Amino acid sequence: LGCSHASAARGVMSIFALVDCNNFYASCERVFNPRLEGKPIVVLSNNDGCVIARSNEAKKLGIPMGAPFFQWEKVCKQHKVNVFSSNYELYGDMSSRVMALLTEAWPDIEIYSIDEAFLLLDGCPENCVEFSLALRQKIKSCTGLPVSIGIAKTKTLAKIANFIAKNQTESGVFHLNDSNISILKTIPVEKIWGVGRRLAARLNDLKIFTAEELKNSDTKKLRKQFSVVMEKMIYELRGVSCLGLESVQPRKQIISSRSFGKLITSLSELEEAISHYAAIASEKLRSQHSLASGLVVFLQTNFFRKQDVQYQNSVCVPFPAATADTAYIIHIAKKCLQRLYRKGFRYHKTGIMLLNLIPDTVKQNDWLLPQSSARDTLMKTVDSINQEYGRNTVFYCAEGINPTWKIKSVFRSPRYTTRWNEILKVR
DNA sequence: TCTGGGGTCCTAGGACCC
DNA sequence: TCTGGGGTCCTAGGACCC
Repeated sequence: LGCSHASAARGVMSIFALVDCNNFYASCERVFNPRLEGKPIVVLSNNDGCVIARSNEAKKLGIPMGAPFFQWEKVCKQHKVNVFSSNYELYGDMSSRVMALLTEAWPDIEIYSIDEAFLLLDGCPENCVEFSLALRQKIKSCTGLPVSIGIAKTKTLAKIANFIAKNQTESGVFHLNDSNISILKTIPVEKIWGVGRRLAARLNDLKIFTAEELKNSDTKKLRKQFSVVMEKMIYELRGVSCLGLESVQPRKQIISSRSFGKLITSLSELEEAISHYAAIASEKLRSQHSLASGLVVFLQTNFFRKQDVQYQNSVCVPFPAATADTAYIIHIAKKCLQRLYRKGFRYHKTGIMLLNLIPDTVKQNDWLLPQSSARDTLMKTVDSINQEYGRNTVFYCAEGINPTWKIKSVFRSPRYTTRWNEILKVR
């Protein structure tokens, strides 16, 4: 199962706490505008498209997460809901403040998302409930943000404990332990961390409806029917920790994309957009000290508009050498876009994905001309790729490339990031 | 008319190699 | 008529998360 983190390996019980900010984006807006206390708030996605955060008051109005805003605009007006466009800089800043307080209070921490962190409370000298109550108080007084804290033996249970803390307690802290574990009866499977719509439906088909029922299911049988992920989940529900704290790793891919506020038909506007996204992506790349080995650019029409002719396509290009050079990345991204562009469509979204990121310690001059007889084959391969995809975008080829592979495989393969020095410059 | 953006992990099955 | 076997690598696609 790979339950290899220290406590599990030693067979020692762990205590996890999940700290989660309540209605994070909505709460951030409220911090800077206290007159919103007790009033309904929603925060909208890019272009004010969807509802991505709701205060409790807004939830009570029945506004669902992810709902298209235009469908709820009337209801919002009617109930004087305070509507905000998203302000990610603000939320990011508030997040860092919360995480700094948490780290200061307890260094054994995994920052799981913008508004959540796991603490591994093993060895906490205090009673962990009291510790959590004090922590919650401190975060509230220092940042103004309300948080809930769930405590349990595993991460999965801590998630459930957090759900209970948020919805069923006054204190905002809940310790799920042996004495109250029967509460799992009241938790439907779709509330479990890792169970989405599809898995929930399949579990229900097997007459498994609650967390308790899943916990009592046969691990071997369900592993066969689902996967190892499901098996771990069951053990986690039983209090056997299979998921430890994870340290911060650099991203394995970086995406920058946006849907446009209006439909776009001209190539020049698209180029402008992709240049911008490419710049954002390469900045992110440099900030984590990585180089990208290649990129994907994609382009699509609005698939909600059934009346429009649809088109979506993407193109992958490996770089001759891993790079974080903004100008170069923009240049390639534009070339890709030109290749994707077809006249006559109304475009809705474009974006760029940087792939197979490697640490920027790799020497970029480690390029060799092939010495072997494979050189001719390589040249032919590259020529055929260039012919197919356009001479300006693909100049290089890696050792071992099979000419029958699609170009995507050339750099999506982790092999070419771990064996980077073997990549050969052929032109 | 208007419908977000950014991530990760797992598996089946094909391709390939010896 | 008979047509190896074991292993690795790789991809597409599915599923999930916030």
